[in-house]
Amino acid sequence: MPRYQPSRIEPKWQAWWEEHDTFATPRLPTGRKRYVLDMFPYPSGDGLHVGHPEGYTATDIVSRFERMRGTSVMHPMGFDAFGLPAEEHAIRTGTPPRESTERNIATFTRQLKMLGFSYDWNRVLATTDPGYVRWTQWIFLVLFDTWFDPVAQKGRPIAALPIPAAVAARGADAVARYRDEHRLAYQSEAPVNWCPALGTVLANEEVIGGVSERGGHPVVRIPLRQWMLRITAYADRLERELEGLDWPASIKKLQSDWIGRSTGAEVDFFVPPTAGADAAFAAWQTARKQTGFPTQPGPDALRVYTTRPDTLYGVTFMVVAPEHPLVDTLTTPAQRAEIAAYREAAARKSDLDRTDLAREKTGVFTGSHVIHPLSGRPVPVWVADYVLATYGTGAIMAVPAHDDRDFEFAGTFGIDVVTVVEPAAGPAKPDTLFTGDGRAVNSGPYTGLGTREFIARVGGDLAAAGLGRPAVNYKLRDWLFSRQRFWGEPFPILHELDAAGHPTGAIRAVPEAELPVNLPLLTDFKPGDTPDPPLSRAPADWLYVDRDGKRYRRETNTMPQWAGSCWYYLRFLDPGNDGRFIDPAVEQAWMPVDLYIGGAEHAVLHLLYSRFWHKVLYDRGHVSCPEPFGRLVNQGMILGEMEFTGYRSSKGGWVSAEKRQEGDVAAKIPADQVEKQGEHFVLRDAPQIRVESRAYKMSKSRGNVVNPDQVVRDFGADSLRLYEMFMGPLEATKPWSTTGVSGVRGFLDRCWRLVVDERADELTLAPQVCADPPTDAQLREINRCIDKVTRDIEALSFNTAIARMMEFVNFCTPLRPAPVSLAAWPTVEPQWLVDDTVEIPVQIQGKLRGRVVVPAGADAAALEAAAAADPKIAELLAGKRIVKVVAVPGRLVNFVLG
RNA sequence: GCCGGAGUGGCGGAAUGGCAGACGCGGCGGACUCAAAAUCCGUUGCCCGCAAGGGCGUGUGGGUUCAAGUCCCACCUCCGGCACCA
Repeated sequence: MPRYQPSRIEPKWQAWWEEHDTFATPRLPTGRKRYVLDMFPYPSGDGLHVGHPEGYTATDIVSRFERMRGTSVMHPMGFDAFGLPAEEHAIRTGTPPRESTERNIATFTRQLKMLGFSYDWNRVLATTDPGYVRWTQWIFLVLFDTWFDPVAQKGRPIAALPIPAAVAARGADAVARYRDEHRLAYQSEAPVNWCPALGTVLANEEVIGGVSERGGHPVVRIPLRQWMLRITAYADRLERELEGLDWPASIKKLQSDWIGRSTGAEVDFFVPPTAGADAAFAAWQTARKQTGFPTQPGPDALRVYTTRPDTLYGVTFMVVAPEHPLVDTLTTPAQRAEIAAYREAAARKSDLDRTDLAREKTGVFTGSHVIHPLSGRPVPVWVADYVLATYGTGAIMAVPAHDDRDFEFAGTFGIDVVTVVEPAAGPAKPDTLFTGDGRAVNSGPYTGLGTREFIARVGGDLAAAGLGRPAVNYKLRDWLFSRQRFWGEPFPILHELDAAGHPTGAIRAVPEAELPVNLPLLTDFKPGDTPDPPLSRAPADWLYVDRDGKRYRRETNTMPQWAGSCWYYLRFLDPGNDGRFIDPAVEQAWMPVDLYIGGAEHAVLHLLYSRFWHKVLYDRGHVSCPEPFGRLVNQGMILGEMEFTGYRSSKGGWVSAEKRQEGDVAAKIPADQVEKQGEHFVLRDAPQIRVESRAYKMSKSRGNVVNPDQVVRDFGADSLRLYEMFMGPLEATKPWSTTGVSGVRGFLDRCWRLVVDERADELTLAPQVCADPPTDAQLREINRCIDKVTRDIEALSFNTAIARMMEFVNFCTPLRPAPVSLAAWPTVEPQWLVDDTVEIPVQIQGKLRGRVVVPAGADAAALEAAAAADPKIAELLAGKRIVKVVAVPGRLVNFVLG
């Protein structure tokens, strides 16, 4: 075995590790622990992508490094195996999703083992395992059994929910309904995108311009009973507790923006009767002063939310969302037809269309006015879809002078613009937009106040008058948790049926002992004519159950893919436990995750959902820490190889890239036919023609996907791993380069030849390997290398650690190598980190003019003297006036001349 | 539009405010070889110069500093994300 042959070495050791269970982790750590976790993959049919091993190699290095230093390391791997692609494959081919999923998991497992990661494979799990689904369903039941106590700011058992006397008086059914309304898992009618032609419900992203992305069929929004999770109850904690996490600042900000906390006020505008408005308004004001601000507005009030109550005197119209419950009341007979048409059109649009594409503001006047609570003046009410029914109160007071959306709307429909805030710089021009803070004008008793002062003052006044109150709102919505799909976790919920087989509205949880509720065997995965989920076509013996003399139908929605990934990091710690989802002693010993590495695409959803579930489990006493992931790192994307693209016109000639037009054809150009000219690359044979140079995201359609199996075949797994770590910083986006892989392969070859005689037929040590004691220079080199590599691994700076090892091998090549040990991480002997002498650069006027060698500990005065004594420096300084000398020990000397 | 991140040789990249370009790829020259591959050695930011040497240089323009890739201000380009949240 003369040469370095990874195809022989790697499988041998992988088999040895497997046989000896080398990376098995004990149930409980001994001494210092580290939980080092990868974001587990979705096992797609395409197998592993080169992007996967990037993060996995980083965590593997950290895991092995920590083990070598005696740390107890938890480093598991598993599969996020529910999901749409398997189901779509099933619809196309008739193969049951479980079958294709298992095949894909087998491929992923083979590839992961081929790459030599040090996972404890005894802990492997898939979210689709019945033994895992059982506990996902169990956690759902914890959510179902929990309500959020706003006073304690925590989740508590539903049995502890105080029942108002009025509800209790109406009997057991009313109490049950009251509880159901307060659970963290609750049902609600939510609009979905239903595409009759495709026979399926679509996600917002799958609907473009009112038609389906696939096929271009019409999509309608219909209300459907959905399961929701009350994540909004935790919005405040999810935002506040981000602070203590060691996460990239950008990810924290992304989550914080997603949660989108905003503070302001709710204000009621009076909805007057058709006759006698003035008297009714006066009576309303008097009544409000006594009753205060009601929790829910009655039909006599239009409630709005605003962050700028200081602009109340600038209100010139109101806008309510098309779905607002007061629309019918407010619409006058003359406007009825127009409003109805507008609402119908709005219903046809998806959320995405209403926000994304509808740039031009649209709306319809209802014909009615409401009464301004402070000025008593009538204000016209419009319906427009730029106001969202799902945020705030679904209605706004529009202040065109100080809000750009309202300004745009007022411009479109010719509504007055009334300035009530002036910038500090002085009076603004009339009919202009100013959204900053300033000084109030035209605002009755508040005129002259600064924005912040105004907001504080009017908030108190409104509350005292029963016309408003301070309010907090979040962009975060409750989590729509059900899918009309087959390949997901069934809900452990039963719906009570009456004698005629219709749901009574009563629901009950499947008892814990009966979990898991497994998916029924279906043969037909095709969608039907109605938005009923596939499970509604399950055999009757699955679908219907009898309990306590009553008949029930199972819930037929399934959970979304996010469910399984919300808690897998907990199950890894105790994967075989049949009695509980995790043993508390094990949880306390290993949690939280110390290092979590994965793609930034999960910045918001997965990481927010997991934190939410974890906090609920924490509140209910099932886990011991409030946050699951201590340190988070996002690995960057790996792009395809750099490409040069030229353009040809339809007539066939080349077109310079900056002049290209639609219809010109792109052509890939080999690297040896281009050269750099100034800022750009040009064709070598036609330098006036610019070409584009760029690396693209890997994609099948582009044909630039790199297959890890092929790379391992050509270069070996260690070369692949080493290359991915050497490419650049872990967190950076970087292009693939096959010659780069062969470069690190060359490094491994060189390492091999350092110790192995490549000319021998059998494996023998190279002749230069001997037992002579190392020289001081060698000790200095090896200690410095160890020191730098240790510090770089701790900082996840793998590219520089590898560069330092390459330097070490370059140093060693003519010499004998230092012994290599796999047993323990080598320690640094500090005496070898310092030199006897150092070379110090000497500058004159900040420009490098020479170098002097001085003793390592030389102080500033000695440095200056040595520099001045240098013949070349002395010559340059001769006859000059030295104004100042900067001498930094160990760094440099700089002479500043007059 | 808003919010992030990044702009350094032909390419990927390195550099606690202190010698810009470590390390690798690619290129060029050489050794070995009949030859090639592999390997090894040297060289490689740009410009001027026979050389010694000098000048320029981290997206652009300004600033702070003895000293700026690094700090501050303004701008340009690319990448990613969000997008009427009142």
